[in-house]
Amino acid sequence: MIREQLRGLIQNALHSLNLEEEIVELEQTTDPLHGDYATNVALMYAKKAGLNPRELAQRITEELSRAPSSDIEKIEIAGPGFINFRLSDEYFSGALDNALKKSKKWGNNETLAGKKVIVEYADPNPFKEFHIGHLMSNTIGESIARIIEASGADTKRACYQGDVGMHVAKAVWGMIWIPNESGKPKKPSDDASLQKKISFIAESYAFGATAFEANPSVKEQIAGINKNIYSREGPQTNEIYDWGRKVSLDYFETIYKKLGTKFDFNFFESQTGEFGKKVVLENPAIFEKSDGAIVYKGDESKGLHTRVFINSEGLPTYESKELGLAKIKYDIYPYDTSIVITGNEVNDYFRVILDAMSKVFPELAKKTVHISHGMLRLPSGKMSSRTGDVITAESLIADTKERALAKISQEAFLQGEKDILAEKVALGAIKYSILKQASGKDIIFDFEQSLSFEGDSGPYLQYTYARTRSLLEKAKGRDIDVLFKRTETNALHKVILHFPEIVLRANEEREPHFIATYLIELAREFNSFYAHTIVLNDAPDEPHKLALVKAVSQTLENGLNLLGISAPERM
RNA sequence: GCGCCCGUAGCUCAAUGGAUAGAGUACUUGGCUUCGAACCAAGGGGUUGGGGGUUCGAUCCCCUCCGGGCGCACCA
Repeated sequence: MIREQLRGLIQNALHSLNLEEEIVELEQTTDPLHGDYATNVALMYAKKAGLNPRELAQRITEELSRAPSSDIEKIEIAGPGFINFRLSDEYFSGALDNALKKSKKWGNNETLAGKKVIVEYADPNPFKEFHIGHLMSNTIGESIARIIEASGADTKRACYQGDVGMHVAKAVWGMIWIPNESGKPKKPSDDASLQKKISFIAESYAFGATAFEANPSVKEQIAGINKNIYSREGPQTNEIYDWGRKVSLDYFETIYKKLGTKFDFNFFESQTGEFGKKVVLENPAIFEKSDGAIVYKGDESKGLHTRVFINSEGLPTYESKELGLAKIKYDIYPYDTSIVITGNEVNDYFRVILDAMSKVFPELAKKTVHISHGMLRLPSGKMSSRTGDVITAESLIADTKERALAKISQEAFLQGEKDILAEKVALGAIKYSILKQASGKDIIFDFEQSLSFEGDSGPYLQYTYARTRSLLEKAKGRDIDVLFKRTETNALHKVILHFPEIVLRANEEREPHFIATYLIELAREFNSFYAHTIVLNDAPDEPHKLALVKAVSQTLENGLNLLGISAPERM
């Protein structure tokens, strides 16, 4: 890669000036006035060299020009002492040619080659809704998994679902006791729609959760059900539990399919709980008894809390389940890195879990990385499934799809195609709105603002892609050639070539938004080019223009794929 | 109260310690008889929450204050 080549040249130059460089910073510039790459080494090492920055830059430049390269056209000193590299047209042609040859692999790298990585995300709870917060986790997780995959890792996707615990007990209690107007059992019949069954479970949960807080005797009953679910000692609870669990899981599958996620592993709390409890009990030196519970005493000076791992009922909590999960995952898939993606509300718990893990499974703790994302909040405030104030992923997708349908021109598509396309566009809008910003921060989710189809949006990228496809379709049979009769390397050409470095950075920082913002820049550059240039005009530079269009098309396709957004050929 | 995160244009967000802090949106205007107008072009809009410090250079690092979010023992 050109970056490494330049870095090497700078290092050599510094060496010959007897400067022991520690860091060579090399920046890909955005302003064409600053060339294509710039380094600040002269500013950094001026003091050490006993020269003023511009003098040092002069010396370095002299050293650099001793070994001319056909890739470099010009080296300039600018501003306070930056050294700017302008690359040659020859380099740009070769690089574009290379991009086209790589095709679907354009942008990929090998930084994680040979590594096994498992990525866990989404983590919805059976018996509760799959709401827009899960949608956020799924969108970010899927994109991170794809970026890691594109960096050469053997990647597995995992979903961890809370099929036991108090929330389940509340829902089960609700399903048994929820009244209906005619006094008959409210549970939908087996041939009822999945949607109907899911609504029943959600209502039951809300009913149970409210009663739990309002009525101490209900609280006791629910605690009893909770125990029965773990031990499977109640025939009535078992039956309704098994029914609800299956309905929930079937329902989630339909959502994953829609979202384009395929999990390699499903883990359940019913499984991690038992094992996690065993691990905790086997390590009495690490976990101690306190008020009838078993806790891990976090080091307060490091800001760690004391957390309950096994409650006084003898049941494992979230913490010991997570501990067990790390090992269960490893036994199935011996990972080099395990990435767990959750909302940031569990940050402090996770720090305690990792601290405990560093004592129980030190080698696994080192391999575990917790990534948290912000909350998806509504302008009205926080969602609550207890009060029924939630937006489910399905309803959001359905509403957005309606709006997309309204924009699709009537005559151009068959009815079936139209529906599929509207869903792609809707998901593109939703996913992009989540991925366009740094994932650690909360997103204030406003329908009008967030789900735009214009400007800084998913559909803008999809539209641009469809445009390139349509143009390439019309150009069938014509020559495509990066070199032929090119006048000069334009801005679009350069932006295309930034792609691999963007993917590299997104992988290093595990931040999909670098790709999202880059694709917008690329699309904008292309649309501007498109508005000012007639591509198919039989002019001598037509083959080169077509090469640019093709490269933009491929870059958008690959980039959208990394975001988990589909790229329709027409829209 | 303690800990972690955040504060950038009216709004939603970018910016690898670098050069003149950028996009979208909204608003005002212009462009479809040329390859797709979900597009393009132009315009105004900023004490980067306040104050101090480190640095050749700070939106970014440190301190402090203000404002917001999340968490702080048997829910996940």
